[in-house]
Amino acid sequence: MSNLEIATLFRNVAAVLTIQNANRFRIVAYEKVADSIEKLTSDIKDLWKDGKLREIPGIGDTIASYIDELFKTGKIKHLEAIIKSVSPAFFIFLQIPGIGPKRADFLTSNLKISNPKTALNDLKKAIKSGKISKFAGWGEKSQSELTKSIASFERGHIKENRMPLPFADSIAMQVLEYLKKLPQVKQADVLGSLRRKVPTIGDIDLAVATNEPNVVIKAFVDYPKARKTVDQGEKGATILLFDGRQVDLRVQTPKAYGAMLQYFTGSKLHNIHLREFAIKKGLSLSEHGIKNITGLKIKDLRFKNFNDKSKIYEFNDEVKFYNALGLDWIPPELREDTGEIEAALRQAQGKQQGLPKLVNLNDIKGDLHIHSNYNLEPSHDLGLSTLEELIKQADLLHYEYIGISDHNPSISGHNQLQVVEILKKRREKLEHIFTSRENSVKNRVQIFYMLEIDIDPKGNLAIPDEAFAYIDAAIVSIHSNFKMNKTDMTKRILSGLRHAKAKIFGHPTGRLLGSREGYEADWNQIFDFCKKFNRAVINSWPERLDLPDLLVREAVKKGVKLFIDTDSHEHLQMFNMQYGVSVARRGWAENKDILNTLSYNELEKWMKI
DNA sequence: GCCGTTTTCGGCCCGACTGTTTTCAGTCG
Repeated sequence: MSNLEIATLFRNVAAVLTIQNANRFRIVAYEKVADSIEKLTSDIKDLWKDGKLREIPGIGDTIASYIDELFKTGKIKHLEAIIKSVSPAFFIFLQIPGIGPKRADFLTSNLKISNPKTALNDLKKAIKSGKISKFAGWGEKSQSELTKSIASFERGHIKENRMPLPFADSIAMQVLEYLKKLPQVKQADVLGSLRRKVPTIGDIDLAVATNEPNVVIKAFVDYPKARKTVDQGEKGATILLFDGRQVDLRVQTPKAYGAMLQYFTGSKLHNIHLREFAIKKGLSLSEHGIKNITGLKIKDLRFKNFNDKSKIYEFNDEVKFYNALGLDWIPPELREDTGEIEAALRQAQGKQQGLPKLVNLNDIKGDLHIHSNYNLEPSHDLGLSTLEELIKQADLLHYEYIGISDHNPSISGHNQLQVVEILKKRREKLEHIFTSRENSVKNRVQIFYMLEIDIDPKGNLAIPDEAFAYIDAAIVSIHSNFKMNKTDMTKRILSGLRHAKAKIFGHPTGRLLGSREGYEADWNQIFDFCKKFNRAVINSWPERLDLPDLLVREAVKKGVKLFIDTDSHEHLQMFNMQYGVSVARRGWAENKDILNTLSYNELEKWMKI
């Protein structure tokens, strides 16, 4: 079972428990664990194999034992019984927007609908025949809303339709630009998962600081690319764009905007944890500010004048909001409830193991995974840009160096001698171009002559030993036979990394967001090897963002060094560095963990270790 | 069912929006 399937199972259990009037905190526990599993960036089965289930927030003894049972026997007896206690149609209705557990139960029982295959049609018939209008609480509006929701569900709109981060980024920027043109908008920001730089985004969340919310909300629902208004109130609105993407807007006054930023950035689990943390101090948090619910003097916090019980204390910026709770400000990328609140507390108290000093885009001094258009008859796609274009772009980005890492010449088309000859020629040609550049001050970018080399299924590299004389270092990657078992794949990778010049493991898990799961490998072993022999990993191609953030965090914990490289095949793609940096930040990486924050001289030394 | 700067027991986030409500329940994020 996949992460999503397991999350759905727990969510369904929570729904059934809801109609059975179970302890509501038990229900919430199932919902929380579903959220938590859904958002994992590695396969829960791998975590189970590694004995790491209990590290997932929301998994305690009971649920860990359920998951153990699931992977050992294929099912969870106790939960299956719960699921079977309701009509199968119940779970169909649950997926309709606007229908929760109570209404789904009401409809299945009162209309006696049980067959999941015909459930939607049965429901539609019941509306048409006027059966539903006889029930108390089901007025005209409810019925017409239900009809619309069923239709939208049938068109597939309910389905999770997550988009890659850069894609969501560009949509959000357009809407923001539109809103910022309004004179009533004092400040406008992208929040939610987009601000936390989650690799795939569901809805786009925006917030605006304004003293005239009505004008802003009206303008928002009138956005030219909006197809329909889903929700609209005094505090915000939700629209659906023509491409089916949902955009949420929340408005707040400028003087209370800090609390809104905090609230709307999430994550949900971070916010719940933060509010629980606050409530133990007698404080209640919301998007409007902080309330002192007891009215007692708060002693151990930086802001001590919180005594008025009837007042909501407002914060114009987010830093003050966190500080008021006795915490240091937490960077959005860390807000996933994986220990960041505790770290912020330790830091505020001047203790060890505070928040990491996260790597910034400005700290990056070069990009080593770039494909040029030099044709060495490669096994995979050629780059589109010339060396000159790449250097110019690197200079624009204020880089000190770039690595030209074309794919190796294809094995099938060449014998070993030819491969050596091709690489020798490439080195000469690139060196010639590099040294004969216009001698202007601008052209100060240095070059590493590299290669991206396939690791074949047996673990061999795709160029002969003699050919390594013509490269400074290599990125080695998997481009074929992704479906090997974990043991063999791990051996293959380690074998590929064994060559002294194989310094970087490229797009390490092989995942393609939304289309291909990564291959299985023993990351403990790989990281240990990398640590011991000075090898490094990472990639920021938007559809890969690979290593995933959870693995980045493990690598960082183990002291493994990382590169953030773009795998650009065209000079403009070098801008994608920001997305790689965001993954590294979500993995708690600091400058010391990232090798391309080193200067050219330092990195050149590292290459030779 | 989870979890721990006060705790292994006894707590558990908070508000917006909607419909059909005269005060609230259900759903959502």
